[in-house]
Amino acid sequence: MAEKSTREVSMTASRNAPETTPEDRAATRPEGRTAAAPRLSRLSRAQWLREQLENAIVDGHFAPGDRLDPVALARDYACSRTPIREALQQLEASGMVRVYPKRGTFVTQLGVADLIERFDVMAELEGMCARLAARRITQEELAGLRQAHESCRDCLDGSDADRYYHANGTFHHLIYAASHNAFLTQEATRLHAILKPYRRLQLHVHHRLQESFAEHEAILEAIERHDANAARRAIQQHVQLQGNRFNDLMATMPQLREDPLA
Amino acid sequence: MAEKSTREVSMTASRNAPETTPEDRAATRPEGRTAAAPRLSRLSRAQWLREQLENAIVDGHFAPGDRLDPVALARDYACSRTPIREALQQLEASGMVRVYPKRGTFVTQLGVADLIERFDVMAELEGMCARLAARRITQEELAGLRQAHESCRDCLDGSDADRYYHANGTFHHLIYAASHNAFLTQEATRLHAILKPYRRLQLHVHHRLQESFAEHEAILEAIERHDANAARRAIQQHVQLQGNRFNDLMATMPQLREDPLA
DNA sequence: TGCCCAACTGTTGTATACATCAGGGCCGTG
DNA sequence: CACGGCCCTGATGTATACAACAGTTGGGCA
Repeated sequence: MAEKSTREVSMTASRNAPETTPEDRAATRPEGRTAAAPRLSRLSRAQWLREQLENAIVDGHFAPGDRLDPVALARDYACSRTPIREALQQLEASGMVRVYPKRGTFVTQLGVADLIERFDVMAELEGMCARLAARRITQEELAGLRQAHESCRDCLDGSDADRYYHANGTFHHLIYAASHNAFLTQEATRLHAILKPYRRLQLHVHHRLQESFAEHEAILEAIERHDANAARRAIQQHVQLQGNRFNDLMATMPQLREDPLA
Repeated sequence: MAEKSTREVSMTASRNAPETTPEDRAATRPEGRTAAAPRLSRLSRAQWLREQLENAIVDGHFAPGDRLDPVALARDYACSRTPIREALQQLEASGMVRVYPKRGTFVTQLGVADLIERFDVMAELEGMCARLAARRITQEELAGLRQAHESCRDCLDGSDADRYYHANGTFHHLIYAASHNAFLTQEATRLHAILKPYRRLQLHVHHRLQESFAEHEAILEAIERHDANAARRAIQQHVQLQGNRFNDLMATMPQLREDPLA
């Protein structure tokens, strides 16, 4: 009954300091034709919580299938259930969690079929990013991408999977940004975040880091040559390989089952 | 004070009194997630409201830029602000509305640059849908697609733009579904919905219906031949044309201004 | 007369109280 | 002894009350 799959979630004391006042950009548009034109945006508690919870999920503090108890979270974040609930609603719309009415909110647990679907879409989106990036990347962005690539190499030497994982995320995100399509960047980032908990599992597969790095090199090279087709194909293959490898991994780990509540 | 740009949203007359028992659950579920039917999930009031509001936005009852007043909506739907707020939070995560803290919630208003970005992504996603559909579509699905195509032809004769618009949506959605990738279908549907209010504007462009229909024919033909590449290229061109045409339209309507917040 | 500051007002954000429902245990019965 | 229904418990969903804040407006001062 009290299985790990529905373990309680508390992460006490890891969160505090609600004093962060993240004021955003001031008005980039001094007059918007109406006095009611929205100007600056301080994000509310609920939105701040959404970011926190999203990071907690992506970083593995909550595993797929975990229940997110609103009262425990309210206790941990020293607020009431209301903003917690709103944050969870938003996360559900992003696909990070799943709300089962009257039964609770759970971190999205994807089955093999779900993951294949998402990796396919991820490959297509990243392919688009790479294609556009090959055409539109600036010198500064290219330099940053090279630097991120070198960071990956550094982590490679020590076989530090976690650090490599982080540098890898930076590398990919820089490609998204280099597409110069903000919406595409946003969507790719969101999907990347959803898949992150699952990608983590395949980190420790033998020699995977080296292979990944080699694939990165091919991608970077194609982008440097501004070869849109090659860049697209290279990154699509890269992502699809991740998906396939994960699929293999799942086949050997039957305890990772499908969504039990579905 | 009460300026046109932030016109109040009450739709009191258009909204019928929802005293219809909220228990009339999934009866009218157009195209929710198809994830293995997770139980008799009678959706909560907030989720029901999300669907209602989403439809209202997509169908043009709320125009981009309109403010969604929680108290008015609560009055119209005979509930408190809480579920309204949760529904709006979800819609924000979907990109349908924009919440400006302490300022109010507004239907997302996209500028020209935003629209170009989204049409580009839409073209890529639909291209993927068509590519997969060409390979995976079943006979039943193909028959349905042909039927939807013929429905488009019918609307064409009478130059009934609104009905054509609806049939067009069905046609595209069937292609999404024929990809047999539920996640891709979901994402494409979501983006399609976001763009719908803008697509509507170009409906009455002269001869656009005929052109659109001809493009549909090329797409259908390619899918019938199971020619994945041709299908992909045809639908990408189709979507990109919509984007370009919309872009042209916007250039002649300067009063459609950008979204004030990046 | 014009500008600046301060209280006001209406809205949004959060907390709390209440209603409703799913799940489980207990009891009665076949 | 097994099965099925009822009540109880605990959680979630909703309503309402309260607090904080953006924009406004009126008054005071230069």
